[in-house]
Amino acid sequence: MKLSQVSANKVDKDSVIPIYYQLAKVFEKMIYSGNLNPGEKLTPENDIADHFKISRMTVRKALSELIDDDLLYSEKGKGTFVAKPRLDNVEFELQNFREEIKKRGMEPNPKLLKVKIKRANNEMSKKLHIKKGTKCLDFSLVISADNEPLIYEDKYIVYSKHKPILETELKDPSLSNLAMLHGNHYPVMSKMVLNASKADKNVANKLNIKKDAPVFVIEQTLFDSDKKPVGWGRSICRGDKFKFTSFSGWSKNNDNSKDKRGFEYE
Amino acid sequence: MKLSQVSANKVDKDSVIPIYYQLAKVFEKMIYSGNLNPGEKLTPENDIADHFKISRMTVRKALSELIDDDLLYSEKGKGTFVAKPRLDNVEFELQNFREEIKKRGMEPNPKLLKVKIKRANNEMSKKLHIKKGTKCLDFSLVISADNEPLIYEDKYIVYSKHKPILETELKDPSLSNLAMLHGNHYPVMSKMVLNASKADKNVANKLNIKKDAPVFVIEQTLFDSDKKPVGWGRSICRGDKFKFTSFSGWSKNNDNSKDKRGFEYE
DNA sequence: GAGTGGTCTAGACCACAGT
DNA sequence: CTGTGGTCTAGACCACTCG
Repeated sequence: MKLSQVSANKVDKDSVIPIYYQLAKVFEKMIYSGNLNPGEKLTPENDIADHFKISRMTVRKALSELIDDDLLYSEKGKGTFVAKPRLDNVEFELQNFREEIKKRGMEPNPKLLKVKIKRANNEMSKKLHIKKGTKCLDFSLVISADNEPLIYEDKYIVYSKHKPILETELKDPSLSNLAMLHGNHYPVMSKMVLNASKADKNVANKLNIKKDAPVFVIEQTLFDSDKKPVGWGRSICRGDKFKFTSFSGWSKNNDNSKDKRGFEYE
Repeated sequence: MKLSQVSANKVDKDSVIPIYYQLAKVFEKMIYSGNLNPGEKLTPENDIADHFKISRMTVRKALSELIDDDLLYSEKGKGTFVAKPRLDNVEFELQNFREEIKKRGMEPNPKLLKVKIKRANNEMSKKLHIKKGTKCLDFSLVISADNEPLIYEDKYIVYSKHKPILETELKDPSLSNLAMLHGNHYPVMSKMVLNASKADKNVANKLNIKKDAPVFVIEQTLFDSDKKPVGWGRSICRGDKFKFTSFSGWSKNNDNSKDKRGFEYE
Protein backbone atom coordinates (compact mmCIF):
# COMPACT_ATOMS: atom_id res chain seq x y z
CA MET A 1 0.00 0.00 0.00
CA LYS A 2 1.26 3.42 -0.89
CA LEU A 3 0.49 6.27 1.42
CA SER A 4 -0.51 8.39 -1.56
CA GLN A 5 -3.53 6.11 -1.84
CA VAL A 6 -4.83 7.12 1.54
CA SER A 7 -3.89 10.77 1.39
CA ALA A 8 -7.33 11.57 0.01
CA ASN A 9 -8.82 10.26 3.22
CA LYS A 10 -8.43 12.07 6.46
CA VAL A 11 -9.50 11.70 10.02
CA ASP A 12 -11.13 14.43 12.04
CA LYS A 13 -9.44 14.66 15.41
CA ASP A 14 -12.16 16.89 16.83
CA SER A 15 -15.00 14.62 15.81
CA VAL A 16 -17.04 12.80 18.43
CA ILE A 17 -16.33 9.69 16.40
CA PRO A 18 -13.17 8.04 17.71
CA ILE A 19 -10.10 8.42 15.52
CA TYR A 20 -9.43 4.69 15.52
CA TYR A 21 -12.94 4.08 14.24
CA GLN A 22 -12.60 6.62 11.44
CA LEU A 23 -9.27 5.13 10.45
CA ALA A 24 -10.65 1.60 10.48
CA LYS A 25 -13.42 2.73 8.14
CA VAL A 26 -10.84 4.25 5.78
CA PHE A 27 -9.07 0.93 5.42
CA GLU A 28 -12.30 -1.03 5.32
CA LYS A 29 -13.51 1.12 2.44
CA MET A 30 -10.23 0.68 0.59
CA ILE A 31 -10.48 -3.07 0.91
CA TYR A 32 -14.11 -3.31 -0.14
CA SER A 33 -13.55 -0.97 -3.06
CA GLY A 34 -10.63 -2.98 -4.36
CA ASN A 35 -8.17 -0.20 -3.64
CA LEU A 36 -6.42 -2.64 -1.37
CA ASN A 37 -6.21 -6.23 -2.55
CA PRO A 38 -5.90 -9.58 -0.79
CA GLY A 39 -2.31 -10.35 0.14
CA GLU A 40 -1.19 -6.76 -0.21
CA LYS A 41 1.05 -5.36 2.53
CA LEU A 42 -0.09 -2.32 4.43
CA THR A 43 2.10 0.65 5.16
CA PRO A 44 3.89 0.06 8.49
CA GLU A 45 2.10 1.23 11.60
CA ASN A 46 4.67 3.91 12.27
CA ASP A 47 4.25 5.42 8.83
CA ILE A 48 0.48 5.41 9.12
CA ALA A 49 0.77 7.14 12.48
CA ASP A 50 3.09 9.77 11.05
CA HIS A 51 0.92 10.30 8.01
CA PHE A 52 -2.24 10.93 9.99
CA LYS A 53 -0.31 12.64 12.78
CA ILE A 54 -1.75 10.34 15.39
CA SER A 55 -0.25 7.96 17.91
CA ARG A 56 0.84 4.50 16.86
CA MET A 57 -1.37 3.00 19.56
CA THR A 58 -4.39 4.55 17.88
CA VAL A 59 -3.33 3.07 14.55
CA ARG A 60 -2.99 -0.31 16.22
CA LYS A 61 -6.46 -0.02 17.69
CA ALA A 62 -7.85 0.68 14.22
CA LEU A 63 -6.01 -2.22 12.64
CA SER A 64 -6.94 -4.60 15.42
CA GLU A 65 -10.61 -3.90 14.69
CA LEU A 66 -10.08 -5.03 11.11
CA ILE A 67 -8.02 -8.01 12.22
CA ASP A 68 -10.94 -9.05 14.42
CA ASP A 69 -13.18 -8.82 11.37
CA ASP A 70 -10.79 -10.98 9.35
CA LEU A 71 -10.14 -8.22 6.86
CA LEU A 72 -6.49 -8.01 7.85
CA TYR A 73 -3.91 -10.24 9.46
CA SER A 74 -0.48 -9.40 10.81
CA GLU A 75 2.77 -11.29 10.93
CA LYS A 76 5.36 -10.42 13.52
CA GLY A 77 8.44 -8.89 11.98
CA LYS A 78 6.88 -8.81 8.53
CA GLY A 79 3.91 -6.53 8.40
CA THR A 80 0.15 -6.31 8.19
CA PHE A 81 -1.61 -7.73 5.15
CA VAL A 82 -5.02 -7.76 3.55
CA ALA A 83 -6.70 -11.11 4.14
CA LYS A 84 -8.48 -13.24 1.60
CA PRO A 85 -12.22 -13.47 2.12
CA ARG A 86 -13.02 -16.85 3.69
CA LEU A 87 -15.84 -17.91 1.44
CA ASP A 88 -16.08 -21.52 2.46
CA ASN A 89 -15.96 -21.04 6.19
CA VAL A 90 -19.36 -20.05 7.45
CA GLU A 91 -21.23 -20.01 10.72
CA PHE A 92 -24.88 -20.79 11.15
CA GLU A 93 -26.32 -19.05 14.17
CA LEU A 94 -29.15 -20.29 16.30
CA GLN A 95 -30.73 -18.49 19.21
CA ASN A 96 -33.51 -20.02 21.16
CA PHE A 97 -36.58 -20.57 19.06
CA ARG A 98 -38.82 -18.03 20.69
CA GLU A 99 -36.27 -15.32 19.95
CA GLU A 100 -35.77 -16.56 16.40
CA ILE A 101 -39.47 -16.44 15.73
CA LYS A 102 -39.91 -13.05 17.38
CA LYS A 103 -37.01 -11.62 15.39
CA ARG A 104 -39.06 -12.31 12.29
CA GLY A 105 -42.00 -10.36 13.60
CA MET A 106 -44.19 -13.24 14.67
CA GLU A 107 -45.50 -14.17 18.05
CA PRO A 108 -44.37 -17.56 19.27
CA ASN A 109 -47.09 -19.46 21.02
CA PRO A 110 -45.78 -22.28 23.19
CA LYS A 111 -48.37 -24.85 24.18
CA LEU A 112 -47.52 -27.19 26.99
CA LEU A 113 -48.56 -30.74 26.25
CA LYS A 114 -47.39 -32.20 29.52
CA VAL A 115 -45.28 -31.55 32.60
CA LYS A 116 -44.69 -34.36 34.99
CA ILE A 117 -42.24 -35.93 37.32
CA LYS A 118 -40.91 -39.02 35.68
CA ARG A 119 -38.38 -41.61 36.71
CA ALA A 120 -35.51 -41.92 34.26
CA ASN A 121 -35.88 -44.59 31.63
CA ASN A 122 -33.11 -45.97 29.49
CA GLU A 123 -32.78 -43.04 27.12
CA MET A 124 -32.94 -40.44 29.89
CA SER A 125 -30.39 -42.21 32.05
CA LYS A 126 -28.05 -42.35 29.11
CA LYS A 127 -28.48 -38.76 28.06
CA LEU A 128 -28.27 -37.33 31.56
CA HIS A 129 -25.69 -39.73 33.00
CA ILE A 130 -27.98 -40.68 35.85
CA LYS A 131 -29.23 -43.96 37.24
CA LYS A 132 -32.43 -45.39 35.91
CA GLY A 133 -35.26 -44.41 38.20
CA THR A 134 -33.83 -41.02 39.19
CA LYS A 135 -36.52 -38.39 39.38
CA CYS A 136 -36.70 -35.99 36.47
CA LEU A 137 -39.01 -33.28 35.28
CA ASP A 138 -40.41 -34.07 31.87
CA PHE A 139 -41.72 -31.25 29.70
CA SER A 140 -43.23 -31.64 26.30
CA LEU A 141 -44.54 -28.81 24.17
CA VAL A 142 -45.39 -27.50 20.74
CA ILE A 143 -44.43 -24.02 19.61
CA SER A 144 -46.66 -22.44 17.02
CA ALA A 145 -46.83 -19.13 15.22
CA ASP A 146 -49.74 -17.86 13.16
CA ASN A 147 -51.73 -20.88 14.29
CA GLU A 148 -49.30 -23.22 12.64
CA PRO A 149 -47.32 -25.72 14.68
CA LEU A 150 -43.59 -25.34 13.98
CA ILE A 151 -41.57 -27.11 16.64
CA TYR A 152 -42.14 -30.09 18.86
CA GLU A 153 -40.01 -30.26 21.98
CA ASP A 154 -39.23 -32.81 24.66
CA LYS A 155 -37.13 -31.82 27.68
CA TYR A 156 -35.84 -33.45 30.82
CA ILE A 157 -34.40 -31.76 33.87
CA VAL A 158 -32.64 -33.58 36.67
CA TYR A 159 -34.88 -32.71 39.55
CA SER A 160 -35.01 -32.77 43.29
CA LYS A 161 -36.39 -29.45 44.44
CA HIS A 162 -40.05 -29.35 45.17
CA LYS A 163 -40.88 -26.09 43.61
CA PRO A 164 -44.22 -25.44 42.00
CA ILE A 165 -44.35 -24.89 38.26
CA LEU A 166 -45.67 -21.45 37.62
CA GLU A 167 -47.62 -20.23 34.64
CA THR A 168 -45.27 -17.31 34.13
CA GLU A 169 -42.14 -19.37 33.75
CA LEU A 170 -43.68 -21.32 30.93
CA LYS A 171 -43.47 -18.16 28.89
CA ASP A 172 -39.81 -19.02 28.49
CA PRO A 173 -39.76 -22.77 28.10
CA SER A 174 -36.15 -22.88 26.95
CA LEU A 175 -34.13 -25.69 28.42
CA SER A 176 -31.73 -23.31 30.11
CA ASN A 177 -34.53 -21.40 31.78
CA LEU A 178 -36.22 -24.57 32.97
CA ALA A 179 -32.91 -25.93 34.25
CA MET A 180 -32.16 -22.74 36.13
CA LEU A 181 -35.59 -22.71 37.73
CA HIS A 182 -35.95 -26.37 38.56
CA GLY A 183 -32.56 -28.02 38.36
CA ASN A 184 -30.17 -28.70 41.18
CA HIS A 185 -27.19 -27.05 39.57
CA TYR A 186 -26.75 -23.91 37.56
CA PRO A 187 -26.00 -24.75 33.91
CA VAL A 188 -22.87 -23.12 32.48
CA MET A 189 -22.26 -25.08 29.31
CA SER A 190 -24.44 -26.17 26.46
CA LYS A 191 -23.92 -28.72 23.73
CA MET A 192 -26.12 -28.76 20.68
CA VAL A 193 -26.27 -31.30 17.91
CA LEU A 194 -28.14 -30.68 14.68
CA ASN A 195 -29.35 -33.54 12.53
CA ALA A 196 -31.47 -33.99 9.45
CA SER A 197 -34.20 -36.53 9.95
CA LYS A 198 -37.77 -37.32 9.07
CA ALA A 199 -40.94 -37.09 11.08
CA ASP A 200 -42.28 -40.22 12.73
CA LYS A 201 -45.99 -40.73 13.07
CA ASN A 202 -46.29 -39.05 16.45
CA VAL A 203 -44.30 -35.95 15.48
CA ALA A 204 -46.04 -35.69 12.12
CA ASN A 205 -49.31 -35.63 13.95
CA LYS A 206 -48.19 -32.98 16.42
CA LEU A 207 -46.73 -30.74 13.73
CA ASN A 208 -49.51 -31.26 11.23
CA ILE A 209 -47.17 -32.59 8.55
CA LYS A 210 -46.94 -35.88 6.70
CA LYS A 211 -45.13 -38.85 8.15
CA ASP A 212 -41.53 -38.98 6.86
CA ALA A 213 -41.53 -35.26 6.04
CA PRO A 214 -38.04 -33.73 6.44
CA VAL A 215 -37.28 -32.19 9.82
CA PHE A 216 -34.34 -30.71 11.69
CA VAL A 217 -33.64 -32.41 14.97
CA ILE A 218 -31.73 -30.32 17.50
CA GLU A 219 -30.56 -31.95 20.69
CA GLN A 220 -29.34 -29.81 23.54
CA THR A 221 -27.54 -30.98 26.65
CA LEU A 222 -26.81 -28.57 29.50
CA PHE A 223 -23.91 -29.10 31.89
CA ASP A 224 -23.06 -27.64 35.26
CA SER A 225 -19.59 -26.42 36.18
CA ASP A 226 -18.56 -29.99 37.00
CA LYS A 227 -19.52 -31.07 33.48
CA LYS A 228 -22.40 -33.12 34.75
CA PRO A 229 -25.50 -33.03 32.55
CA VAL A 230 -28.36 -31.16 34.21
CA GLY A 231 -30.83 -31.15 31.37
CA TRP A 232 -31.49 -32.57 27.96
CA GLY A 233 -33.90 -31.61 25.24
CA ARG A 234 -34.81 -32.47 21.70
CA SER A 235 -36.48 -30.00 19.37
CA ILE A 236 -37.96 -31.19 16.12
CA CYS A 237 -38.46 -28.40 13.59
CA ARG A 238 -40.48 -28.59 10.42
CA GLY A 239 -38.12 -28.78 7.47
CA ASP A 240 -40.56 -26.94 5.27
CA LYS A 241 -40.63 -23.96 7.59
CA PHE A 242 -37.04 -23.60 8.74
CA LYS A 243 -33.73 -23.04 7.07
CA PHE A 244 -30.36 -21.70 8.10
CA THR A 245 -28.84 -18.80 6.20
CA SER A 246 -25.36 -17.43 6.54
CA PHE A 247 -23.22 -14.86 4.79
CA SER A 248 -19.45 -14.73 4.77
CA GLY A 249 -16.71 -12.82 3.05
CA TRP A 250 -16.93 -9.16 2.20
CA SER A 251 -19.96 -7.05 1.61
CA LYS A 252 -19.57 -3.51 0.42
CA ASN A 253 -22.20 -1.82 2.51
CA ASN A 254 -21.63 -1.71 6.22
CA ASP A 255 -22.49 -5.27 6.90
CA ASN A 256 -24.72 -6.07 9.75
CA SER A 257 -24.25 -9.62 8.66
CA LYS A 258 -25.56 -10.76 12.01
CA ASP A 259 -28.99 -9.61 10.96
CA LYS A 260 -28.91 -11.59 7.76
CA ARG A 261 -27.65 -14.73 9.34
CA GLY A 262 -29.23 -17.49 11.29
CA PHE A 263 -32.10 -19.79 11.61
CA GLU A 264 -34.93 -18.58 9.43
CA TYR A 265 -38.41 -19.70 8.83
CA GLU A 266 -40.59 -18.66 5.99
CA MET B 1 -15.20 -8.18 43.41
CA LYS B 2 -12.89 -7.55 46.32
CA LEU B 3 -9.22 -7.13 45.63
CA SER B 4 -8.46 -9.49 48.49
CA GLN B 5 -9.86 -12.23 46.29
CA VAL B 6 -7.20 -11.74 43.68
CA SER B 7 -4.30 -11.05 45.97
CA ALA B 8 -3.39 -14.71 45.93
CA ASN B 9 -2.81 -14.43 42.21
CA LYS B 10 0.08 -12.52 40.83
CA VAL B 11 1.56 -11.72 37.47
CA ASP B 12 5.18 -12.17 36.57
CA LYS B 13 6.46 -9.05 34.87
CA ASP B 14 9.64 -10.77 33.71
CA SER B 15 7.88 -13.71 32.12
CA VAL B 16 7.91 -14.18 28.39
CA ILE B 17 4.15 -14.52 28.69
CA PRO B 18 2.54 -11.09 28.26
CA ILE B 19 1.23 -9.49 31.43
CA TYR B 20 -2.18 -8.85 29.90
CA TYR B 21 -2.46 -12.54 29.06
CA GLN B 22 -1.52 -13.65 32.56
CA LEU B 23 -4.02 -11.22 34.02
CA ALA B 24 -6.78 -12.36 31.67
CA LYS B 25 -6.17 -15.94 32.80
CA VAL B 26 -6.46 -14.86 36.44
CA PHE B 27 -9.92 -13.45 35.86
CA GLU B 28 -10.92 -16.29 33.57
CA LYS B 29 -10.02 -18.77 36.26
CA MET B 30 -11.96 -16.82 38.87
CA ILE B 31 -15.04 -16.84 36.68
CA TYR B 32 -14.87 -20.51 35.78
CA SER B 33 -14.23 -21.49 39.37
CA GLY B 34 -17.22 -19.57 40.63
CA ASN B 35 -15.07 -17.10 42.53
CA LEU B 36 -16.61 -14.42 40.37
CA ASN B 37 -20.28 -14.76 39.58
CA PRO B 38 -22.51 -13.59 36.73
CA GLY B 39 -23.60 -10.00 37.21
CA GLU B 40 -20.88 -9.24 39.73
CA LYS B 41 -19.00 -5.98 39.34
CA LEU B 42 -15.25 -6.07 38.90
CA THR B 43 -12.84 -3.83 40.75
CA PRO B 44 -12.34 -0.64 38.72
CA GLU B 45 -9.55 -0.70 36.16
CA ASN B 46 -7.51 1.84 38.08
CA ASP B 47 -7.60 -0.23 41.25
CA ILE B 48 -6.60 -3.37 39.39
CA ALA B 49 -3.71 -1.50 37.81
CA ASP B 50 -2.57 -0.20 41.20
CA HIS B 51 -2.92 -3.57 42.82
CA PHE B 52 -0.79 -5.38 40.27
CA LYS B 53 1.46 -2.36 39.82
CA ILE B 54 0.92 -2.30 36.08
CA SER B 55 -0.41 0.26 33.67
CA ARG B 56 -4.12 0.74 33.24
CA MET B 57 -3.76 0.17 29.51
CA THR B 58 -2.44 -3.30 30.24
CA VAL B 59 -5.40 -3.99 32.48
CA ARG B 60 -7.71 -2.84 29.71
CA LYS B 61 -6.02 -5.14 27.23
CA ALA B 62 -6.58 -8.07 29.60
CA LEU B 63 -10.22 -7.19 30.18
CA SER B 64 -10.89 -6.63 26.49
CA GLU B 65 -9.75 -10.18 25.81
CA LEU B 66 -12.39 -11.45 28.19
CA ILE B 67 -14.99 -9.08 26.79
CA ASP B 68 -14.27 -10.53 23.34
CA ASP B 69 -14.87 -13.99 24.78
CA ASP B 70 -18.20 -12.87 26.28
CA LEU B 71 -17.00 -13.55 29.79
CA LEU B 72 -17.24 -9.89 30.74
CA TYR B 73 -19.07 -6.83 29.55
CA SER B 74 -18.55 -3.19 30.43
CA GLU B 75 -20.88 -0.25 30.80
CA LYS B 76 -19.56 3.25 30.42
CA GLY B 77 -19.61 5.17 33.67
CA LYS B 78 -20.71 2.10 35.63
CA GLY B 79 -18.09 -0.58 35.56
CA THR B 80 -17.15 -3.98 34.20
CA PHE B 81 -19.29 -6.96 35.03
CA VAL B 82 -19.24 -10.72 34.74
CA ALA B 83 -21.50 -11.87 31.91
CA LYS B 84 -24.05 -14.64 32.00
CA PRO B 85 -23.18 -17.63 29.84
CA ARG B 86 -25.25 -17.51 26.64
CA LEU B 87 -26.47 -21.06 26.55
CA ASP B 88 -29.13 -20.70 23.90
CA ASN B 89 -27.09 -18.78 21.36
CA VAL B 90 -24.89 -21.14 19.43
CA GLU B 91 -23.02 -21.15 16.16
CA PHE B 92 -22.66 -24.10 13.88
CA GLU B 93 -19.49 -23.87 11.84
CA LEU B 94 -18.99 -25.29 8.40
CA GLN B 95 -15.77 -25.24 6.41
CA ASN B 96 -15.60 -26.69 2.97
CA PHE B 97 -16.29 -30.37 2.94
CA ARG B 98 -12.86 -31.57 2.00
CA GLU B 99 -11.43 -29.77 5.02
CA GLU B 100 -14.17 -31.07 7.27
CA ILE B 101 -13.49 -34.62 6.21
CA LYS B 102 -9.72 -34.24 6.48
CA LYS B 103 -10.06 -32.72 9.94
CA ARG B 104 -11.51 -36.02 11.02
CA GLY B 105 -8.58 -38.00 9.76
CA MET B 106 -10.07 -39.30 6.56
CA GLU B 107 -9.10 -38.75 2.99
CA PRO B 108 -11.79 -37.11 0.87
CA ASN B 109 -12.02 -38.58 -2.58
CA PRO B 110 -13.85 -36.32 -5.03
CA LYS B 111 -15.01 -38.03 -8.20
CA LEU B 112 -16.02 -35.86 -11.08
CA LEU B 113 -19.20 -37.10 -12.75
CA LYS B 114 -19.29 -34.44 -15.42
CA VAL B 115 -17.88 -31.09 -16.49
CA LYS B 116 -19.41 -29.34 -19.41
CA ILE B 117 -20.35 -26.06 -20.87
CA LYS B 118 -24.05 -25.66 -20.61
CA ARG B 119 -26.44 -22.91 -21.55
CA ALA B 120 -28.43 -21.61 -18.60
CA ASN B 121 -31.82 -23.18 -18.13
CA ASN B 122 -34.61 -21.82 -15.99
CA GLU B 123 -33.17 -22.75 -12.62
CA MET B 124 -29.67 -21.56 -13.46
CA SER B 125 -30.85 -18.24 -14.87
CA LYS B 126 -32.83 -17.68 -11.71
CA LYS B 127 -30.03 -18.61 -9.31
CA LEU B 128 -27.31 -16.72 -11.16
CA HIS B 129 -29.40 -13.73 -12.29
CA ILE B 130 -28.44 -14.29 -15.91
CA LYS B 131 -30.38 -14.64 -19.13
CA LYS B 132 -31.46 -18.07 -20.24
CA GLY B 133 -28.94 -19.41 -22.70
CA THR B 134 -25.90 -17.72 -21.15
CA LYS B 135 -22.90 -20.01 -21.16
CA CYS B 136 -22.04 -21.66 -17.85
CA LEU B 137 -19.68 -24.28 -16.64
CA ASP B 138 -21.53 -27.18 -15.08
CA PHE B 139 -19.72 -29.43 -12.61
CA SER B 140 -21.18 -32.41 -10.90
CA LEU B 141 -19.35 -34.64 -8.46
CA VAL B 142 -19.52 -37.09 -5.63
CA ILE B 143 -17.22 -36.87 -2.62
CA SER B 144 -16.46 -40.12 -0.86
CA ALA B 145 -14.33 -41.21 2.05
CA ASP B 146 -13.46 -44.77 2.96
CA ASN B 147 -15.11 -45.90 -0.24
CA GLU B 148 -18.44 -44.57 0.90
CA PRO B 149 -20.18 -41.79 -1.03
CA LEU B 150 -21.02 -38.92 1.32
CA ILE B 151 -21.85 -35.82 -0.68
CA TYR B 152 -23.35 -35.16 -4.08
CA GLU B 153 -22.62 -31.76 -5.57
CA ASP B 154 -23.84 -29.73 -8.50
CA LYS B 155 -22.17 -26.44 -9.37
CA TYR B 156 -22.52 -23.74 -11.98
CA ILE B 157 -20.06 -21.01 -12.80
CA VAL B 158 -20.80 -18.06 -15.03
CA TYR B 159 -18.27 -18.60 -17.74
CA SER B 160 -16.64 -16.86 -20.64
CA LYS B 161 -12.95 -17.53 -20.41
CA HIS B 162 -11.68 -20.34 -22.53
CA LYS B 163 -9.35 -21.89 -20.11
CA PRO B 164 -8.71 -25.61 -20.06
CA ILE B 165 -9.84 -27.58 -17.04
CA LEU B 166 -6.83 -29.12 -15.43
CA GLU B 167 -6.63 -32.30 -13.43
CA THR B 168 -4.86 -30.57 -10.58
CA GLU B 169 -7.53 -28.00 -9.94
CA LEU B 170 -10.10 -30.69 -9.48
CA LYS B 171 -8.29 -31.56 -6.28
CA ASP B 172 -10.08 -28.56 -4.80
CA PRO B 173 -13.51 -28.66 -6.37
CA SER B 174 -14.95 -26.09 -3.97
CA LEU B 175 -17.23 -23.56 -5.58
CA SER B 176 -14.98 -20.67 -4.63
CA ASN B 177 -11.93 -22.31 -6.17
CA LEU B 178 -13.77 -23.14 -9.36
CA ALA B 179 -15.18 -19.62 -9.55
CA MET B 180 -11.74 -18.08 -9.05
CA LEU B 181 -10.22 -20.25 -11.74
CA HIS B 182 -12.95 -20.10 -14.35
CA GLY B 183 -15.27 -17.25 -13.53
CA ASN B 184 -15.17 -13.76 -14.96
CA HIS B 185 -15.14 -11.98 -11.61
CA TYR B 186 -13.39 -12.66 -8.35
CA PRO B 187 -15.89 -13.79 -5.71
CA VAL B 188 -15.83 -11.81 -2.47
CA MET B 189 -19.08 -12.82 -0.79
CA SER B 190 -20.77 -16.10 -0.12
CA LYS B 191 -24.31 -16.95 0.89
CA MET B 192 -25.13 -20.36 2.22
CA VAL B 193 -28.52 -21.83 2.98
CA LEU B 194 -28.94 -25.05 4.90
CA ASN B 195 -32.10 -27.12 4.56
CA ALA B 196 -33.34 -30.47 5.74
CA SER B 197 -34.69 -32.54 2.91
CA LYS B 198 -34.93 -36.08 1.61
CA ALA B 199 -33.11 -37.85 -1.17
CA ASP B 200 -34.79 -38.16 -4.54
CA LYS B 201 -34.23 -41.21 -6.69
CA ASN B 202 -31.22 -39.83 -8.51
CA VAL B 203 -29.41 -38.62 -5.38
CA ALA B 204 -30.25 -41.79 -3.49
CA ASN B 205 -28.63 -43.73 -6.26
CA LYS B 206 -25.51 -41.58 -6.31
CA LEU B 207 -25.09 -41.68 -2.54
CA ASN B 208 -25.99 -45.31 -2.13
CA ILE B 209 -28.86 -44.59 0.25
CA LYS B 210 -32.58 -45.25 0.11
CA LYS B 211 -34.94 -42.92 -1.66
CA ASP B 212 -36.45 -40.41 0.81
CA ALA B 213 -33.59 -40.88 3.27
CA PRO B 214 -32.90 -37.67 5.26
CA VAL B 215 -30.24 -35.36 3.81
CA PHE B 216 -28.84 -31.92 4.42
CA VAL B 217 -29.04 -29.65 1.41
CA ILE B 218 -26.59 -26.78 1.37
CA GLU B 219 -26.88 -24.17 -1.31
CA GLN B 220 -24.06 -21.73 -1.87
CA THR B 221 -24.12 -18.61 -3.99
CA LEU B 222 -20.97 -16.61 -4.64
CA PHE B 223 -21.06 -12.90 -5.43
CA ASP B 224 -18.49 -10.51 -6.85
CA SER B 225 -17.84 -7.07 -5.41
CA ASP B 226 -20.83 -5.71 -7.35
CA LYS B 227 -23.08 -8.25 -5.67
CA LYS B 228 -23.65 -10.11 -8.89
CA PRO B 229 -23.79 -13.90 -8.56
CA VAL B 230 -20.79 -15.59 -10.12
CA GLY B 231 -21.45 -19.13 -9.07
CA TRP B 232 -24.02 -21.37 -7.51
CA GLY B 233 -23.79 -24.82 -6.03
CA ARG B 234 -25.87 -27.35 -4.18
CA SER B 235 -24.36 -29.99 -1.93
CA ILE B 236 -26.46 -32.87 -0.74
CA CYS B 237 -25.04 -34.60 2.33
CA ARG B 238 -26.12 -37.91 3.73
CA GLY B 239 -28.13 -37.31 6.88
CA ASP B 240 -26.93 -40.56 8.38
CA LYS B 241 -23.29 -39.49 8.07
CA PHE B 242 -23.32 -35.82 8.98
CA LYS B 243 -24.33 -33.76 11.93
CA PHE B 244 -23.49 -30.34 13.32
CA THR B 245 -22.16 -30.02 16.83
CA SER B 246 -21.64 -26.84 18.80
CA PHE B 247 -20.67 -25.90 22.30
CA SER B 248 -21.43 -22.62 24.03
CA GLY B 249 -21.14 -21.13 27.46
CA TRP B 250 -18.30 -21.77 29.85
CA SER B 251 -16.05 -24.73 30.00
CA LYS B 252 -13.55 -25.07 32.80
CA ASN B 253 -10.60 -26.39 30.89
CA ASN B 254 -8.99 -24.14 28.35
CA ASP B 255 -11.63 -24.45 25.75
CA ASN B 256 -10.53 -25.06 22.24
CA SER B 257 -14.19 -25.05 21.51
CA LYS B 258 -13.36 -24.59 17.85
CA ASP B 259 -12.12 -28.14 17.79
CA LYS B 260 -15.28 -29.51 19.22
CA ARG B 261 -17.58 -27.56 17.02
CA GLY B 262 -18.70 -27.91 13.47
CA PHE B 263 -19.94 -30.18 10.85
CA GLU B 264 -19.19 -33.74 11.87
CA TYR B 265 -19.63 -37.04 10.28
CA GLU B 266 -19.48 -40.35 11.97
C1' DG C 1 21.49 -4.13 11.08
C1' DA C 2 17.19 -2.17 9.71
C1' DG C 3 12.35 -2.82 9.63
C1' DT C 4 8.31 -4.59 11.68
C1' DG C 5 4.64 -5.76 14.84
C1' DG C 6 3.84 -6.95 20.12
C1' DT C 7 3.91 -5.20 24.55
C1' DC C 8 4.01 -1.75 28.09
C1' DT C 9 4.16 2.73 30.53
C1' DA C 10 2.50 6.97 32.94
C1' DG C 11 0.33 10.13 32.17
C1' DA C 12 -4.02 12.91 30.04
C1' DC C 13 -8.89 14.42 28.88
C1' DC C 14 -13.51 13.05 27.94
C1' DA C 15 -18.52 11.40 28.45
C1' DC C 16 -21.31 9.14 31.13
C1' DA C 17 -23.57 6.98 35.80
C1' DG C 18 -25.12 7.82 40.17
C1' DT C 19 -25.05 10.75 44.29
C1' DC D 1 -19.79 16.19 42.71
C1' DT D 2 -17.01 11.59 42.31
C1' DG D 3 -16.23 7.34 40.00
C1' DT D 4 -16.17 4.88 35.92
C1' DG D 5 -14.83 3.20 31.38
C1' DG D 6 -13.40 5.11 26.46
C1' DT D 7 -9.96 7.33 23.98
C1' DC D 8 -5.45 9.10 23.06
C1' DT D 9 -0.49 10.36 23.42
C1' DA D 10 4.62 10.02 22.97
C1' DG D 11 7.53 7.70 24.14
C1' DA D 12 10.07 2.86 25.27
C1' DC D 13 12.00 -1.96 24.77
C1' DC D 14 11.48 -6.43 22.82
C1' DA D 15 11.40 -10.48 19.41
C1' DC D 16 11.02 -11.54 15.09
C1' DT D 17 12.11 -11.45 9.80
C1' DC D 18 14.96 -10.59 6.09
C1' DG D 19 18.73 -9.10 3.42
